[in-house]
Amino acid sequence: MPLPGAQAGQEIFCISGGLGLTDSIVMEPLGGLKRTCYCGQVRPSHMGTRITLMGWVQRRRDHGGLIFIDLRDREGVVQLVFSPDAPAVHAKAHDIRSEYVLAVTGDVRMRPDGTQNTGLATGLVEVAVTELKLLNDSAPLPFMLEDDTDVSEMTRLKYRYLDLRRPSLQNKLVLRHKVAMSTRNYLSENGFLEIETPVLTKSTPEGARDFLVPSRLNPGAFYALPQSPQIFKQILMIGGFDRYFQVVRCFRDEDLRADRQPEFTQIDAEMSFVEAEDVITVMEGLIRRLFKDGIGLELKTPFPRLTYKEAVGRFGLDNPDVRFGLELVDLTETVRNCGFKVFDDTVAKGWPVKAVCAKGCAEFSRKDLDDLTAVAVSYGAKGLAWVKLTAEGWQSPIAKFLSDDVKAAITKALNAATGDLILFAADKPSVANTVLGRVRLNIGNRMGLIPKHGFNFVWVTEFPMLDYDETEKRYVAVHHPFTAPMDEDLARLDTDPLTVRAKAYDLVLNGSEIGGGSIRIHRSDVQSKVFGKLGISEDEARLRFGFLLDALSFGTPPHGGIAFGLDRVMAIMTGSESIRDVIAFPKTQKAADVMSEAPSTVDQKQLDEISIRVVKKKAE
RNA sequence: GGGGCCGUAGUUAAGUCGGUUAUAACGCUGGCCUGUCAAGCCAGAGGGCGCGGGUUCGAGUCCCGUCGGCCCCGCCA
Repeated sequence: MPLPGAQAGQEIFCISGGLGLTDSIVMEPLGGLKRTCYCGQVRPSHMGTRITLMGWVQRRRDHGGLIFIDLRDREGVVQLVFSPDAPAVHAKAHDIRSEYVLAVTGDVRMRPDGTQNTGLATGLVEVAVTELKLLNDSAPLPFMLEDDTDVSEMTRLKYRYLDLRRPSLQNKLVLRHKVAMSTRNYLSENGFLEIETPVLTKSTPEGARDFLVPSRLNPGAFYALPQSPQIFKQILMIGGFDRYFQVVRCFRDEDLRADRQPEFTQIDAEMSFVEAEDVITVMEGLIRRLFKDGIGLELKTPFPRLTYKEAVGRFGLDNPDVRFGLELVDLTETVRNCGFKVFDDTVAKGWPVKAVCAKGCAEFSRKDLDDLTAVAVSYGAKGLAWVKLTAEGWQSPIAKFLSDDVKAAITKALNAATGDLILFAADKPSVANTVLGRVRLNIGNRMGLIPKHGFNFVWVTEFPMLDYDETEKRYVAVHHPFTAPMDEDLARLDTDPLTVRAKAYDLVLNGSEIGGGSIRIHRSDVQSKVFGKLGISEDEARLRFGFLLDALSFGTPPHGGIAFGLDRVMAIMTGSESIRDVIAFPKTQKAADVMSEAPSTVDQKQLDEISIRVVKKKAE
């Protein structure tokens, strides 16, 4: 069959046990030849020695006389030189093309003065080739394998094996390996045991949609792929293992984002006989170690902390980006009874009026303000009130509704000055905070307030335990149903459940949540009660979590843990826009693998075996 | 479920108000060339515009549908 990328008129056919491409060049077996070092590792210290390299042709520069070939392997690139003085290898080199696979033996020598390449780690030396074996040829490439490629991501994913040869992607995966190794080393040194948990597990009602796996031996019954090993790691604590960890794949059948894939990797850990502080301390050590071993960076610990209330109050979001200011200010009291109907109505409902003061942004154009309004609306705001503080005073659609006293009070509360832009949100707390939080990020990006380099960690603690789901008309767990309430709030679980804080903590890096965990409920009576609050009946609880409730009744130690999203950590550590760049074989937004073309239909025979019938969706 | 952006040679893009034979760069093929490293110079091949309808004398250009990619809301911790 024609290979991908082959062009009409130059079709290349892949014949089993294939012969050479052309008459003049023949593929050869390895024939016992051994590599002596990686291409990227050749240095002046090798001068005068004869080495053997194996790799791919990055580029050929044929001067008719001299031929230069850049040979690449995973460690880097080195320049090979073919001189007409050695006619046999020189002739072979003439027919070499990009991405041919070569084995070469040659002598390392210093490059002549004036021809050194300082942009290359191997740029002081070159290899004068004495023997060349063509191990394989290559069809013409669908795209150029260069780091600064602007090839569409779809093409890159279709030919992922080529994309993976690019040094930038290779380096990211090498770094990912280092971080995974450091995780294992650090946690092992600290008494954690790596224990595997099942991939075929029981579906649970809470949380994300499960990926289901039909059971052939039990027709009509299904396993679920784990959303996380949560229950199993708790069971391991009950089983007496005390400290557990795993670098583990998790599955959630939800829509994708730049930082979300349907299968992703967690660094998952759990400890017994600990409180939140103990988990946080050990995990700060882990993060320190990962950044030290990974990119040689010494992080300062302990990381700063914010309570959930502070985070949302000051930054609008529970994953605050604390790399810049532009904090939210609560103006509820400042505008109480101010006479502006929108504000008065909001305050009357017990909702907040909040604002951010964007320093020096009074120059924003109509379009800038429209963009910000669109951001606000997309997060549920009805609009976005703004004020430009100009030399002439308030320039604003709402200026006429506010007295000079109120204007002065607002300006003072925000510490605003001429040249500033004020943006308001008046809504229920969740909307007001989210909207201003997102507007804040937008302005931060727009104005270049966010430092490009650096890693800014913050723990967010004291999350609320429960949230009320308006569509389902019931309480839902903010973290998960096994999270313990704070001891001093426990009593309010019956009287005022939304005010109960959980022993939960998230680690936020540069405004991204990279990990989260909690101290778990270790008493079956408390767990039963929480299930009750979540609207899970006793029958349902027994059906879905009976084994956990049973286990909790047999001497469960206090325990808690955390899970980090390895993909997100790696994306931020490597400065990648998307976690797809730190995953060897990622999926598209439709959860497809465009290289292997998964998912796919299967034979009727396979369906029959597992008692599955496919129902075509009716066209509406 | 919803909103936005995007599909034109192998790749990345240009293509005006619908109008002759759809441009360019890189890559590819052939030739020349002994110090290049995005090598250089000369010549050449290569697409009918994601797919399917429609409007029109005439459709990359307009309309409808559909498939796919990216970002986001919902969803998800």
